[in-house]
Amino acid sequence: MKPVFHPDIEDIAPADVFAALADPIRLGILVALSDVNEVDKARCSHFTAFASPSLLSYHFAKLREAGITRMRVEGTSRYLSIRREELNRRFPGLIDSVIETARRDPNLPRLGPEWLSGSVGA
Amino acid sequence: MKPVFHPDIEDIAPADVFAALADPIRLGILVALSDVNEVDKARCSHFTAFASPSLLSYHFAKLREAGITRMRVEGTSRYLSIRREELNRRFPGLIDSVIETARRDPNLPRLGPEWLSGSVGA
DNA sequence: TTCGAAATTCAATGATCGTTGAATTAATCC
DNA sequence: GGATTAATTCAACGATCATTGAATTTCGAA
Repeated sequence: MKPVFHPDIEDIAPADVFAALADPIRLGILVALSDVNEVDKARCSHFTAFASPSLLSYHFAKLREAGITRMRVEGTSRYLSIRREELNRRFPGLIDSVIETARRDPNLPRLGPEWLSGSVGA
Repeated sequence: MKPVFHPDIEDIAPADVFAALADPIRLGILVALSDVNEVDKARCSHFTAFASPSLLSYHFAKLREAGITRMRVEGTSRYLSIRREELNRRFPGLIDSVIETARRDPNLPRLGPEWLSGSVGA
């Protein structure tokens, strides 16, 4: 109901982005989000394997307040996505090399294979 | 005299790198270092405009312990440089887009024009 | 061998961080 | 209406952070 606050991308400094990326759980979320580019496939509760609900809320807020993710409210659910176009306009090329770097880290939390196969919302 | 400790680049996780980048002073140092690729032009004391000596030491250590910079000891001086080759091997493309992103931030501390013109060690 | 410069170390501070668990809000379904 | 589900908020905790200033180490030069 209450629409979530999203900062103007112009108000984000590089150091803010890097601070938001300085956590394995958040990097795991970012990588998982980059795997579902069909918009609005990723609901918050899909990440329960990563951490407790309250801790997930905390990390979601960090990513959102750093301008990295967008959150769309629909009923009791929230759908997450990466703010790709805006990020690429403000920090050209950065988010892609960040994702590529994180994707290669074997120690990040990951979602199961049903995630990549796209059979989540099915 | 005592050679400074540098972590093996393989022991660095992406989140460690991003944590080290999550500070304007350290980003300013990184950008300045990327401007002098003639090796060993950058001495610690060149950055006194950024912060007090003791705070600089703290930030230099953060960058070094995250595998981003190398420190060569010579007499009472220390020379800093970016570990470009190793970083590019471990995180291909990352450091360049980070530097490019930081370089565009008008709010980072900067060195004077004599820095870019290469007339520092002259 | 003393002096001075370069840089680090140490102790202390207030702020923020990641995490926990319990309480709360909000929308849906019977 | 009441129960359920999705997610957030809040208070608390110990850990780490950025910063300060004073003391210390290390080397080169006079």
